[in-house]
Amino acid sequence: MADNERADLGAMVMRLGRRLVAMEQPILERHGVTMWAYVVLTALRDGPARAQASLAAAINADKTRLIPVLDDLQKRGLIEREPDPADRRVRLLGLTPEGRRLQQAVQAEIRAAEEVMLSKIKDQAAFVRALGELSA
Amino acid sequence: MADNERADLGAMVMRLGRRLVAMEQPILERHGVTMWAYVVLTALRDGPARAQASLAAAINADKTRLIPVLDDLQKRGLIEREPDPADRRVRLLGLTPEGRRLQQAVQAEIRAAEEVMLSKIKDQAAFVRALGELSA
DNA sequence: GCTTATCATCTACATGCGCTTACGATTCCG
DNA sequence: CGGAATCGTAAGCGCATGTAGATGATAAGC
Repeated sequence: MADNERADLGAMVMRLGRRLVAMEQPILERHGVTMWAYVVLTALRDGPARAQASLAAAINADKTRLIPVLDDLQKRGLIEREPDPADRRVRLLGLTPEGRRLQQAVQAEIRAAEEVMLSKIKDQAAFVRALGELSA
Repeated sequence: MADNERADLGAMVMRLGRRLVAMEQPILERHGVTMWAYVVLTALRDGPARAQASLAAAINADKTRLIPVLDDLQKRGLIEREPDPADRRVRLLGLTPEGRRLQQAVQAEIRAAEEVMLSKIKDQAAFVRALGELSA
């Protein structure tokens, strides 16, 4: 297929996205976390505790939709939620050791599955780097 | 960032997907077509006329959701819909010259915007090829 | 000190979509 | 020939999500 005959990037990216979701879903279920929960744990993995509003913006989530996800993670001891002493309107979120462990376990399995998928192509590192640049 | 510190493929692909949709939306609006309409026109661009059920499967759409999209495209003279003489249960869909023209005009603009986006990376052809292989 | 704004939370509405069921017309199969 | 299946279409249910508005607590600004 000539270059001008390839599919739209959008079409290819959407198909790949669906495939990745299908790949991740069993891993997430095995660990008992939803996709949103995993996204939250991953976002909280690095850096210091952060506010709910800041987290919602970072992961492109509606803040009102985040409330029950955070409630559940907190209840399961995976995150902690504390008022910011500097501004008691704000709740600061951080991972507990258990939350960090779970996030790392899930991510390790996702990585392994990604490696299998990526093994279909050559120059995997270049592809991933380019994907990172385009999605930054 | 080391390899084991990169974001999940899923996260990067979802972000790229949102970016591509945001890029395409104004182009589609300018031409007065919805995303689904454009997907249909593109799917019908090549090959002979095809059945509605076959089209729905090809573009990953619910066949009952496709009815109004096809109704509108037909009404606007962009596709034609005719009973298959070999099996009158089936309606065969094809592009009209006008539909083909519109699809090509939209796709040309999308391609141009994609080129701008891709210009951020090196080895663009390799990236697109790899993306094609992973999403096939 | 009072007004405005922000944070988190709750509730509700609207939209899109996956899925299911049902129907009439038509075809297939035993 | 009759029953089962398919196609396209219509209608509806349920879920997910974006969005808006309201609330109490708290903070900022004049």
